[in-house]
Amino acid sequence: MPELPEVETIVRLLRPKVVGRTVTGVHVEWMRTLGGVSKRRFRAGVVGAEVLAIRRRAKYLLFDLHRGGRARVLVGHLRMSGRFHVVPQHADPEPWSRVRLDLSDGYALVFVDVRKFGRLVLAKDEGQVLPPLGPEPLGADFTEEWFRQALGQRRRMLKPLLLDQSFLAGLGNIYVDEALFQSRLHPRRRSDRVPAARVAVLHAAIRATLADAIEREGSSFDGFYRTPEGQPGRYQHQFLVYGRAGDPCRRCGRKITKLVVGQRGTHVCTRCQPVPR
DNA sequence: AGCTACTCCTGGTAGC
DNA sequence: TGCTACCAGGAGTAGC
Repeated sequence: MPELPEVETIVRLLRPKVVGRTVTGVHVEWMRTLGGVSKRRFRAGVVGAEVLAIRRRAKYLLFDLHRGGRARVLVGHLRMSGRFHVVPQHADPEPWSRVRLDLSDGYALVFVDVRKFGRLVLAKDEGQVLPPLGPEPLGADFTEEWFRQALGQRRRMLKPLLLDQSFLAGLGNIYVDEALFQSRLHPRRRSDRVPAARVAVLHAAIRATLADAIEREGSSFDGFYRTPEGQPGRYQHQFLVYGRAGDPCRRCGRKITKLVVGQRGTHVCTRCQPVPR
């Protein structure tokens, strides 16, 4: 599923195809994708606007728009199955297309989303749309010291806490499982019971995992995530635990176990990540 | 505060 | 073979 590395990859690859173009028309095929904004308001805010920049915050894509001295932002979230494609306007329609923006260079930016959970919301500024978000794990705010204190102030299981976007923004199911395995921490371990030395390992593992995954353009394994080029990512070949239930642990050889933690499918090596208490 | 359950969706697949 | 039932999951929300 698209997490921080996938969204970052998409943003980087969209920029040269979209920034500097003007939106010449819109087609909305699934209203709920607009997140409560009416088709009329969406069209009025977007058509004629130039895309000045594309940014990422957590798992959100932010398209900065500008028209007639007025700034707007399109806030996109891919959720489970969203994708952005850039295709010639007269190409065959994309299957599962939900919203299409025609661009001034003859191409179209298409928001494709099989499961319809994704959103593309128009707002005056992103503060109106974005929920409270924790620090960026690859940013300067995410220091080891902040992390140690923040974990100590909570008494939650590590996995649900790391998935909580208001605590730390950008991790999802895959990269949490990978980072916890690398740190030899069980996902059910209580956040305030992780020794400082192990917090340092987890902090480094989170950053290294995300950076490595960005370098490999994210993870693809079920046909959902593709880059705007239509290419799969390559980080799935690096998975140590995710999706490897029944396969041998690459560290110790024991079979990887799948369990449910906080309603999420979770992959662990029970020897490398001993169950707490 | 933190947990669980439910909702939104559909394609893929396990099971019969 | 063909059908049905269930599952995956990010995040918002409600209830305990």
